[in-house]
Amino acid sequence: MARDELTTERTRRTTPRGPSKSQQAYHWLKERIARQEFTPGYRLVLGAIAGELDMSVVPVREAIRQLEAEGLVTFERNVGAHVSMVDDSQYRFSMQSLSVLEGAATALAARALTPDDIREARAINERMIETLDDFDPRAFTALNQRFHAILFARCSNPRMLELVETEWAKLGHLRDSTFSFVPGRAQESVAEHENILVLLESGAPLGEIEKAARRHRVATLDAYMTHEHPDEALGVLDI
Amino acid sequence: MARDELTTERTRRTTPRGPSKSQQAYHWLKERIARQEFTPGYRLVLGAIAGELDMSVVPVREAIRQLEAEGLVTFERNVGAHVSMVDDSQYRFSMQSLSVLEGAATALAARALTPDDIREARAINERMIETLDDFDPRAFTALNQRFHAILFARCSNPRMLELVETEWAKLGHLRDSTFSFVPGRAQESVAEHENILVLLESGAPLGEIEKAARRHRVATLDAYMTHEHPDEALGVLDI
DNA sequence: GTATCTCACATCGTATACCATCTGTCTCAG
DNA sequence: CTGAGACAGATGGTATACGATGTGAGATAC
Repeated sequence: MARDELTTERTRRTTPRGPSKSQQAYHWLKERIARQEFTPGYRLVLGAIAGELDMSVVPVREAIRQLEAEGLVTFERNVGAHVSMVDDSQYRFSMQSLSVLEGAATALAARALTPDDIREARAINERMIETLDDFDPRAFTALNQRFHAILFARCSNPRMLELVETEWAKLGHLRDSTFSFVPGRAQESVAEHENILVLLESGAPLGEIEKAARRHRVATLDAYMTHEHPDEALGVLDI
Repeated sequence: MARDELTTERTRRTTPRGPSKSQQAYHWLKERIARQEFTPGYRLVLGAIAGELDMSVVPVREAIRQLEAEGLVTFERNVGAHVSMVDDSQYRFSMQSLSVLEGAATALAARALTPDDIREARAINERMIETLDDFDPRAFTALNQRFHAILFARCSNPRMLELVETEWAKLGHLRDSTFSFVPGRAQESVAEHENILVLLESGAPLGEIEKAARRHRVATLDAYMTHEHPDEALGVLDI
């Protein structure tokens, strides 16, 4: 009997087996960084974070190591961790890489898109056009992301999408602010969207589609960078 | 005087300030995985590794978390860490992504390559041709990597190269065995190398160069995959 | 007033200890 | 013989403790 009780104790799950604390800390930090609550340069103090999350520093350290491996956080020995700073040059390199990856991802999705997908994407693009009067960058950007999400959803290569995701995560808050720099860029962008949709609908050669998608991303980069490096070739490979 | 001695004691670095143990463990593990001493599926037991490296498990855990973030290691709660298995489908997706990234990287290096670079690359390629009689996959692969390293060295986008590196690391031991699958593939490969060199020398459009470089990588994939999915489109985007 | 030194404190780095969880083996009922 | 359950050992997960290191404020000499 005492034996049975013991057994019962043993069988019962004392902890409901959620995610490990390391994982909790990882997601918590990543979310904060993505939300810009922790902006680039922000100092991440292990003890403080551990206290906030009600855990010890060990899991927090592990989480920060993971984020470091992803490039979101910089960890300096005996100094501490900071949210990574993205300087202009890194930004350009990442955007150029993104243009290549997103171009390929779009092309790899092209043949799998259904007419419904196209319709949905076009509807979103039209809502983007509506937001152009009385321009709200936040709403515009949200729609923009939905637009591309629809295209990417059919990408036959999930790894390619992971690479895109990781790269965007690195850029952190800059992701959302891309369009605020050059207002005129928004109009251009919706026009390019429509252009891409037409190519997709018409079963254009994958090369054409890849080219258009790549240029679309690079144009964003150009818009952001205009004031800095006006005449440098910012990344349109001549495909 | 006693004061001076104390000061001296204090100033002297008791630990010579090497890399942290976490970093040591990280590099040690990464090296082992790259060398195939830890093959895919190999179980990484924290305690054992800690003992081997003469440290406690905490730094080892951190190292494994970093490797997990890079995709080299899979970590399952309360079960343990394993060197990631790469199945055929993941392999294909990674190789396709690599073809895209390497194509772009080659194109981004094209205009910066000097005649000396081309000469050196060609010399290496000729040594590859020599190894074809009495074929030694190991030597061939080493030369192959040097060949591409020369081209990539001038790539204007370091981030693109990082992405290439990380992706190769994920494939681990498969990196070296690519050519052993289809013997005839080696001849083809050196011919493609020469083709790429000619394009580079002649200042061909970047699109042509990118296309050639991308096809080169995909051909390797085809060679590896032939027996599995003979007629699927394995990744040559129609650029 | 300025530059340098010193010291205290904040923070990181790691080892140790202990609890939770899994896994394989052994037992026993059917 | 078979399968379900229990137990023990192995292993992962986290907290705590303590040593190592960097940083900045204050003191001191010039």
